[in-house]
Amino acid sequence: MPGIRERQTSGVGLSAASAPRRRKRGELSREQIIEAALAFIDRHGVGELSMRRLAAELDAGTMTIYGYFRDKDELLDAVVDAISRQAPLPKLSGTWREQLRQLVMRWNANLNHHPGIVRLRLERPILSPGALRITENGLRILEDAGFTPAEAAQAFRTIFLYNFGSAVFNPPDRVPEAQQAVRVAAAALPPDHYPRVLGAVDEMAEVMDPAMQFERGLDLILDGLERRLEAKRR
Amino acid sequence: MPGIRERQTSGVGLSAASAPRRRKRGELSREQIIEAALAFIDRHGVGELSMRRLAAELDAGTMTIYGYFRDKDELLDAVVDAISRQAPLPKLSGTWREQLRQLVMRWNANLNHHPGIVRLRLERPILSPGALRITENGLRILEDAGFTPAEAAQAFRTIFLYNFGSAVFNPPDRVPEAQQAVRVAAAALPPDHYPRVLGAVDEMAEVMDPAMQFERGLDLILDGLERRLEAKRR
DNA sequence: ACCTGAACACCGTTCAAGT
DNA sequence: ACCTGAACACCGTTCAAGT
Repeated sequence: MPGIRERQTSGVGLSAASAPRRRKRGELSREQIIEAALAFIDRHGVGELSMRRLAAELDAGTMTIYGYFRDKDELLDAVVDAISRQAPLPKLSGTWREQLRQLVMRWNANLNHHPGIVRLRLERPILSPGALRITENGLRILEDAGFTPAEAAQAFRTIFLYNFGSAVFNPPDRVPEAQQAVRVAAAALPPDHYPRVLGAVDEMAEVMDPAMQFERGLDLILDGLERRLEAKRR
Repeated sequence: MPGIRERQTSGVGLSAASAPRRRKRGELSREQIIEAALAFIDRHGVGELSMRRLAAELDAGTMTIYGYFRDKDELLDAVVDAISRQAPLPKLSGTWREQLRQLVMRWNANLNHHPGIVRLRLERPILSPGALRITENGLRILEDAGFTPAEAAQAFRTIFLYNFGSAVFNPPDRVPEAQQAVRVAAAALPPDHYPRVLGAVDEMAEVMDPAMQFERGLDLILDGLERRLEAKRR
């Protein structure tokens, strides 16, 4: 396991107050801890975060964090919520299709801005007010376009799952490795039984790059919605 | 952390040979270890699996496993590959749409048959021969329908991401909890700013159930493909 | 009140030794 | 050869004590 070998010698201490050696009281807050956790994750990756290391980063005793969060899960929930809240809603304009496209593209870019963080919250549904702002706008666009609330909820959930699936399985870093893995896997295949895979190795590799894939897949889903609207009108 | 409190007292020992106390040599194999890991995961959940516990289950010393797998990652890779290999390919019949539908529905059912296991393999792409059998068939159906190899690869990747997104974020157990979480989150929302969410709480809750959601979302993507084929013909 | 060291019950993995 | 106990460097969290 490679990574940080900087023993908790010095203690980095964010942009916090100038506490002399050991902080006294009220020096910390949930916000400060969340901010430190986000900074740590962006710097070292999500797998390296531990309560002990985070506390050391804050120049505090490990158990101090437990005064602000019940356990590590609660802390991670708060971190993910903070990210959703950070996402600015784009100004939406144009047809329903253009508006939905803008909303989802921005959402996806925001998820990819913190690689790996979405893997923290696979277990429980993501339903913080910050995340639901995006849902609210998605439902509005779809209902205004002519879909019923039930159809809108179903379509938005499909887009949600595609979006989060992309963020989880298509991390924006390490694209070359993923593309190389496709070529290696193809080369190891018994040639007779995989003609289409072997005939489309380059295309499969290209599509491992989220910059190439996400928008095009979204357009496919939007085409499906378009078709349904046309069927409604007819 | 709740879970298994059965100290490594007795050691269960699969359908293995009748080694007396301590096994001598060649008694174990990669296959036996994978089988034991799968059985353990299905029984206790994926979060409870540790090298120490798995070894105890096999009535072996912890380090014995390291004679067969370089580390835990390599073991988990092998477990996920074993599942892909288990998935029987359905006999495909009907139109391209019906065939693709059958293929993907079976694939999704297979993923959901081992809840949580797909979370083990988020990091590296899933490209074992077992998994690529499904890709091969998907590409064949799409190309026979009239799509180019590039279009087929792109469409199949979209379906892949939707499918794995569903398996990761929509686990088939604990549906009632997820639906309850939707209602709780909605109830906590400031009412003025979330009119569409609050007007569609039941619809949003329903769509948290993969049995309701997956097939309908797949149909939406298939509608998108249908629309593109029509545009090609025109 | 607010903070924290020591301790408990775990991890994965290296190493050197057992048979 | 094949297996494994002891040890190392970690975890999250409980508890009882420090100021």
